[in-house]
Amino acid sequence: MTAPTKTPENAPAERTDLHEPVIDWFSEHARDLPWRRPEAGPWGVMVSEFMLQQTPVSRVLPVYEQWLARWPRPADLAEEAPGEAVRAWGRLGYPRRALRLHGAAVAITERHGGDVPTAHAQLLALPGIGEYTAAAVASFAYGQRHAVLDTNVRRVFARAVAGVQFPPNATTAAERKLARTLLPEQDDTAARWAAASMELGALVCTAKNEECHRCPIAALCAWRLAGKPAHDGPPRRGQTYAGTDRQVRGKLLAVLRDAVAPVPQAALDRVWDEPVQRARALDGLVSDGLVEPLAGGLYRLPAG
DNA sequence: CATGCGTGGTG
DNA sequence: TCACCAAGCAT
Repeated sequence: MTAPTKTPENAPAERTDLHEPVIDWFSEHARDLPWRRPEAGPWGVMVSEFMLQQTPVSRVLPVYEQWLARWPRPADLAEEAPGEAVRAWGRLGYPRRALRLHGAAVAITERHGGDVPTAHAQLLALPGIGEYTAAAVASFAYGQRHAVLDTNVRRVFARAVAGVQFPPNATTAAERKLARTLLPEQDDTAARWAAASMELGALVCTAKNEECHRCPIAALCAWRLAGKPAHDGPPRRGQTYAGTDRQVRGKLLAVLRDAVAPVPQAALDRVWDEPVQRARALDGLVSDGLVEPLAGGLYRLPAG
């Protein structure tokens, strides 16, 4: 019996007490989501992670089902025009994700024989996959041991361990270190822990209206024990939308998504009356590769 | 490291 | 009503 090594900033023993209650809670309360079913496979997990970046589960569900039915393997998506991915993305938002998912499917087909890679570094090298998504796919699809630090997990850790209401705006080195410290030793337990702590943040330890009475670690939660002090420090950056280029881009792209044939400039001009901003938004879509300009002032979703 | 990037539900 | 929120990434 060798006790785990401890450094001064390392975990007190009770931190590992979080694992069992959270994992047991997860076993009881986990949502039955399609990408958690065995038949989803690594590709299903990866598609879901792209769609879930900044988008709620309820809106992802129907698009996910259609996507997997149409493109059951990466190679199926890879041989499509990228514009078809953008069209199928529908109104999920942040349509550059659709382009990146298509690009990732192409890269998987070319570099990995059509199979979603298992190595974190190879996942990270794919377009649209950052630190979080690489860890999530490696953990959820392949059962590997990674710190999976999304906004839910960060909030759970901020409250339960750090004793504050919200995590910092940007992920800090201290958060990463804490997440690694809290990771169970066994691969399968670590993967279970990652999913469980995320689900706890999504269902119980939510940003607003948290439900501590349903929380399996309420008795250990540093934030609750401290009397749930309000967030101090600068307010978290709010998203502005009305009147921004993002809104204009959304309107322009909606026209192109719904069009079967190339669309004349005049049809796009109708979605926004301010010409300078409208032109800037359209230029941005073109430079992002979301829109393809054709001769004669026609526009369409990218063909290739 | 701060910004830009969609969309729709909700209190 | 409208600000806030929802499994981030790239630059």
